[in-house]
Amino acid sequence: MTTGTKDRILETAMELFRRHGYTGTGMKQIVQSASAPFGSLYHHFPGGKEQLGEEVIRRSGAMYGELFAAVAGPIDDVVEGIDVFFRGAADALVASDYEDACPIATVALEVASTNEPLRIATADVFQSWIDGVGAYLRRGGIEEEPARVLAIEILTAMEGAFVLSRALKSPEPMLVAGRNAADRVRDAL
Amino acid sequence: MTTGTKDRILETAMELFRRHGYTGTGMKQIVQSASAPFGSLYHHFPGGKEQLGEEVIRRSGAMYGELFAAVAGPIDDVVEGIDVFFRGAADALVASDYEDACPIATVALEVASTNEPLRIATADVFQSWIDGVGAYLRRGGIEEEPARVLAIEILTAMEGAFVLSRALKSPEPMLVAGRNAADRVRDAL
DNA sequence: CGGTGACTAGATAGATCGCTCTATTCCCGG
DNA sequence: CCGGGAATAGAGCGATCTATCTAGTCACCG
Repeated sequence: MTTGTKDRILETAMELFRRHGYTGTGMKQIVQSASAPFGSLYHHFPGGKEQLGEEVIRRSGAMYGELFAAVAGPIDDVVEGIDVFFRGAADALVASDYEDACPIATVALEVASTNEPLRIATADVFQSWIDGVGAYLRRGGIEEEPARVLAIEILTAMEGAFVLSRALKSPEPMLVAGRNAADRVRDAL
Repeated sequence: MTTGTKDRILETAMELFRRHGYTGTGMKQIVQSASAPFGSLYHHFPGGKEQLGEEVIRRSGAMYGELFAAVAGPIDDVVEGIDVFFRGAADALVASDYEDACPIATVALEVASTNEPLRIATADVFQSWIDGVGAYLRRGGIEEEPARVLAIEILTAMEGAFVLSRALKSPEPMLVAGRNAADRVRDAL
């Protein structure tokens, strides 16, 4: 039961990758921030930075998926559920000075054309999010195919809002995207 | 004379930054791809990588802004103009195997929390795009404030679609985002 | 008690990073 | 022709990158 160090490395790497990106984060920087010995890094991740990156991507994806389920899930009105989730994202952006954004977007763009295993990991995560949001929308009474397409619209709007809100240091894009998304869900009902 | 070395360096850097990001692109890699001598790089860009990055961001922003004006501008029906622009982006993605995407999105996310001068450059570019798209929408008869908000929605949808389409290697997010954007413009008329 | 594998610990290799330096070539007005 | 600034050319600096290596520590089991 000595998974403490590995978990601490993963948590720290998640945070650093989200803020500084994949190529912008060094292995030494990770172990230093995690207060972990360098040797432990390659003991737990013999596949090196790429293995660490892949585990971070998949773990971040699972966590954010669960966050959506926890926030929107209990809200039966799907329009309100989507609206609340976007508002929460906007609040988190402001509260963290625009660092607390999508955990994999930066990495996804960095590796899309340079590292196929990591690109596939990000694709799997996005697909799982599409499935999760789509399932939530079906619970609200939307048919399967419209729900799938609408889920893509919603995630697309949120990812783009992270880009603009972080660059502009303004919550407006996220709030505008949320209104757009909620309207689209309402129209689909 | 002809195409100067400085221009060639800028063009090459634009391409490499777009595909591999800011931290993922080396100075040696740039001069090698540009077939330029290393010394010329620091002659033309005494401010180093940061100055080069800022010039690339602003130049890319201007070029993409002009591209929008060239593609959508001649189309008087703003709904069709927006639709055509998204379809063009989807075609470009497929034709380039998902490399020909937003020229500054990757860099914008990378530097948002790490390099304030570059973050400001990306913010200026996004603001200029909001202004450009907003002006186009006003030409279609939409009032100033709704046009501004709608422009944010459109750009947000497009940026998010670049993220998902590149990761999933599918044009669907871009096509779905385009339909969403066109619908929103139609509703605003 | 001795052994065994998991884990910690960090020095270090080899490559690459951004950048500086000097030397050379080119262009052009005087 | 020549003088001189602009531009080209690339060797090389210190720092840092990812990854490997050996050595030491620890818990647990026969």
